[in-house]
Amino acid sequence: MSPKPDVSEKRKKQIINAAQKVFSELGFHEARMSDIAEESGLSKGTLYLYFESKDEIILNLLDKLFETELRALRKLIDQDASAEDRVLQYTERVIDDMVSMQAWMPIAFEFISLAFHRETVQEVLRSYFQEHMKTVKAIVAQGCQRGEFKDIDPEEAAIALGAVLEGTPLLWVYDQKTVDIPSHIRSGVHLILNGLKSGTGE
Amino acid sequence: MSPKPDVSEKRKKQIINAAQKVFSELGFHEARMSDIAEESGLSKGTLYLYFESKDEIILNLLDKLFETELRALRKLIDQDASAEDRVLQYTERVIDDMVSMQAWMPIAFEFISLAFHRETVQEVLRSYFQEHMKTVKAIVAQGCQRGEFKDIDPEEAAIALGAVLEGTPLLWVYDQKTVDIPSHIRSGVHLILNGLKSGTGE
DNA sequence: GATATAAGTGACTGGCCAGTCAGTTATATC
DNA sequence: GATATAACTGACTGGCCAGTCACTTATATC
Repeated sequence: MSPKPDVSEKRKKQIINAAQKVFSELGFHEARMSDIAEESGLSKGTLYLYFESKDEIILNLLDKLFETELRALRKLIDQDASAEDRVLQYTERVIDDMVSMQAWMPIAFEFISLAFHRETVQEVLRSYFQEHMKTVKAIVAQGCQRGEFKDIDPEEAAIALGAVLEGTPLLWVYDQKTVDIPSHIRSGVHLILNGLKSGTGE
Repeated sequence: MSPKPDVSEKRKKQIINAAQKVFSELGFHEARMSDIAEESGLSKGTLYLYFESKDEIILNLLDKLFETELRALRKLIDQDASAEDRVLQYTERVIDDMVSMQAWMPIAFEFISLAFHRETVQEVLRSYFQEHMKTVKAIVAQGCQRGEFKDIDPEEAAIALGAVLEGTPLLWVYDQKTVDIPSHIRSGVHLILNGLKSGTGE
């Protein structure tokens, strides 16, 4: 029976969106609460009505970032395409994510370096990684069973694929002119898939 | 004819070493100049006799970090082993570096996220990347010429290898229990090498 | 239009810390 | 041991900013 409609969900989104923009432009430390306030069209005091601290905003952003990414990847296991095709589909999903989140890149890497110093952040990254691993391992294991791939530890293959998927954007940070995330992820994954198909298991 | 011997080189090293330890424990923002002073056994004022600012210390550290790594990698091109062997040798060098610099990991990733916001840092990363690329591209190109590898763009192959070499430590940050940097780099590189040798170009 | 209360505000404060500098100590040279 | 000067010190300051709170505004309900 409150005399006003609840706007808290709306405000939270509003603040997180502003924070996303400000953080990716300035980084976490350079970004000021007043910047987020301005960007969101609210006052600094109002930010504190919806979030306890700057840290809480960061953590919320992290959740949102990985939640979006994981949701997109969760619908892949039970198709009955070949293992190779499914790896390629998975790859395209990841590429799509990365392209649409190019603006998030600075934030993503900032989180990674935060992970060394904050248990909570470490946790989020680990569960993200493990969900990836679970998916890819399952696909590779199936490929091995069906004789599509040579007999290799699926975990090793999944880590190699993960390294290409995550390592290519990292190289892009090193040199944005030379590295093109989509095409270089594709060629890297192709090489690994070739490696998985050919020869004998060492 | 100075009445005292010049200790500035010694002091600079002393300070950089202390900074390395402090930064990797606390990260750049949490680390205080007073922490570095204490760790180095000098006073805060003395730090400013040898470095203009905290930033200058960070930049010096960055230089030292990549300089060490690059020096180890510069002696590889003119051997006449097979391209595959040379890639494997190169891989082992990188692994050695990474193992001996495990403690630097947090700093390395902190630099990477700094790169988005500081031109100078970006520069250092780019030249590091390009030196890597030059070496690996040359090896791959030679392998292609000799018919050891299938005909593929050496740049693509070099980026794929770089992605595995840099991406594996990144996954290690995500989940230090699951990922073992040396063995997973090795298996990733093997997969790519297999991919390079087998089949036809696509 | 009176009341109640949710929503919002922004000047202010308390703590922190990079960087300074007036003063101290150490030692080479005579 | 007197002098000169390089090396060093650490209490202090000025600026910055996360977070606060006394106050204002908006609006639902009667």
